[in-house]
Amino acid sequence: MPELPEAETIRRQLETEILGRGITAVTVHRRSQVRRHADPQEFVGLVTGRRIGAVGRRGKAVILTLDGVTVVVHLGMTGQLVVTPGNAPEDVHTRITFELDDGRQLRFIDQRTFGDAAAYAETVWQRIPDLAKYGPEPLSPAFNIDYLRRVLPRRGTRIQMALMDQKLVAGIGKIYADEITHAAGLHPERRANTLTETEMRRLVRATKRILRLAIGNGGTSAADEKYVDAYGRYGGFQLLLRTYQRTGEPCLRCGRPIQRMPMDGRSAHFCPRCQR
DNA sequence: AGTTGGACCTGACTGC
DNA sequence: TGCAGTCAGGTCCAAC
Repeated sequence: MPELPEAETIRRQLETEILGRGITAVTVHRRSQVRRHADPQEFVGLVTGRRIGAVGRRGKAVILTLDGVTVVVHLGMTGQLVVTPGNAPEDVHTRITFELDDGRQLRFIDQRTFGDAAAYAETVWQRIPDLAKYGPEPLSPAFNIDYLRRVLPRRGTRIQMALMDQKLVAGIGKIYADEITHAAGLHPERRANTLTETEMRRLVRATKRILRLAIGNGGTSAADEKYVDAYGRYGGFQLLLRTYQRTGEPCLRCGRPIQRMPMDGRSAHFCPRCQR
């Protein structure tokens, strides 16, 4: 499932591959995936004929800045953004096709259809409702201990849930919430407002370290959710996971079996010894 | 304002 | 072999 490291990997690759290219035609194969537009043709009209001036990212969203228009792509659970030759066989889950002026295509593929794309006649991110609601980027200086000192006391929720709250910090989902709490030595059920100064510091450091490491390894392609990058290739961070989907396997720090616990209809993986 | 739980969606897997 | 049930999780929305 694409989270910040997967979105960032895709962003970097798209920047290399399609920056400066013109979009000559757009086809929406499934209207529900441009659901912020009442009519899919509005999306098509806003995007067609424009040039890709920048490829950005905010949280888990990949952002194409065109001349005068911003395209925000949420990958959801199974979303992919893949650059292909124009004549490459089409995946049955292809939802939107962008034809480029060099004959290639940018394809938005999404098996489970939780993802979506939206186009706005606006290039200032702060004015785009989709993006304005996000908390700070975890890898930016704004995500620091002073920030946590300010926001965590108001949060009685579990730290695992707080990490996944996009309004608190942008870009973290299940995989990295599991990995970050383990790296920080924090039990996933710890209430956010009970963290000590030392623990907040550990959390900031663990967050940045894990996300950087995951980006460096091209993101995570888990056993069931096969994330692929803009070239259709798997990531490599699944080989370095320490808790996520490792139930019963030994903690790589202390050897105790990793446990899985239900949490808000989902599950959290953690080491009962290393995480308090 | 913060928190919780349900709904959405599809394919793989499990158990009878 | 067939099929119903369960699980996976990002995001939105309603309700408290």
